[in-house]
Amino acid sequence: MTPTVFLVDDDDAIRDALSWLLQSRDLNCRSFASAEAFLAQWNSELAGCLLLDIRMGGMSGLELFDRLLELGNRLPVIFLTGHGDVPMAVSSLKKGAFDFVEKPFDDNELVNRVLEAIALDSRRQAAAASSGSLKGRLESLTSRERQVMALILAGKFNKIIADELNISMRTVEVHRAKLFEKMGVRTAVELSQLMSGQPPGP
Amino acid sequence: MTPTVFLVDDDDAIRDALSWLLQSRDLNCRSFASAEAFLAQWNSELAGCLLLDIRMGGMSGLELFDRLLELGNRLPVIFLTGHGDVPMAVSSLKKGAFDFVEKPFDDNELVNRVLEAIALDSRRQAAAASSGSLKGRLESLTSRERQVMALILAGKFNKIIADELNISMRTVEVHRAKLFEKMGVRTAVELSQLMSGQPPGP
DNA sequence: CCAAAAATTGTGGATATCCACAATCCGGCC
DNA sequence: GGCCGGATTGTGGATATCCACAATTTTTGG
Repeated sequence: MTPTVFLVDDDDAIRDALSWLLQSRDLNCRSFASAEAFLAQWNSELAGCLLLDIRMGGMSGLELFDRLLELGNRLPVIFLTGHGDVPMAVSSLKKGAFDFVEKPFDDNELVNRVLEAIALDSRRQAAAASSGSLKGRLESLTSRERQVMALILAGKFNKIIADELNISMRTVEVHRAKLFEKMGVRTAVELSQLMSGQPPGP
Repeated sequence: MTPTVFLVDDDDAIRDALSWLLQSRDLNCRSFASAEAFLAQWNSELAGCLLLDIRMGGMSGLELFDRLLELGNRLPVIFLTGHGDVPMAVSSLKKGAFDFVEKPFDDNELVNRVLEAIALDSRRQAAAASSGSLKGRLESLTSRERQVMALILAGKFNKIIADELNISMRTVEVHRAKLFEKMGVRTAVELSQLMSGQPPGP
């Protein structure tokens, strides 16, 4: 999905100016006049980032943020704020907000932060895709294969694994081969690297 | 070293009250009336956390924070602030500050954050000690051993490694054995786990 | 130049891993 | 009951890893 800047602000003038700015920088932009309007369109597959005004009529920016967290939102959130409130800023950052920008803001500064937020979203997307693929493979393993895998990853020899599980070495070999096939690896080191998220190397 | 709360505030009343509070909770506390006084005592081995007032005569809390970062400070820093300033809070958090507490604060709330900061410092200490030990071992490796290690971690067989390095398989075995000895592992999987920071397993 | 470290290689033998081919048993499902 | 997937095991043979014992060559530092 093409990254989009989702802009939520009940001030028409701000919304129009920001839309214009973002589009002049070749960024996709969709704007919403209320938190409720955005929430009605929200889904977990959105890509890009969210520019969110804190103070609005109806549902506030902070309330929307909390609701999105509950729903499992993954868009980076940049808050637009006109009045400082340190505990709220600290608290939101700790909850995972990406940034705070105070009005009035510098155009270039804002666009840079938006670009950074979009780049972060892309990186998270790629990591999630990779993780999902790994997850599917792990789910395909039988109970016995999982046991054998844990012991392999502990660096144990087949003979030791056989002793610990009270089975023959031949059986360990069978599970091991099946496990490697399902995980798409050829050696125990590849499996270890795969499980720890490291690149396979040269 | 015993964890200590380092308190830096030019307001005598605040400093005395905080000292009393922290000591009533069995926390070691050392207070300083100025940023300069703390800086003169600072060293990189301090353990605990730093409670730092933002606004002070002479060097400000923020200036001290930046200076400490330059010096490689590792103490978690909790800022005490009497007046909100969101961009400054956001910026400091992104630079690695641990938290912000606005005056007047709740005693229990403050102590909890101090305890959390001290616990974080302890965890970081343990991780640094472990990392240093690994670093020393890595530094003991010869150039050839390093090359062989990279190829082992890539999951390659000795025969392939020999081909790539234009040496005999016997030589690969020698380097491999020496490498495992220096790194304190018995198998390639153990080495892989060690290098990726994973626990060795059951 | 000399000593030590690093790199390299070989032989023979042992252990570890891998697998084609084959087979049996058990539990769950239709 | 029959079928299927999972678990288990064996045989024989091949490849991979490990290393004691031994030796030579190259590089580095004093």
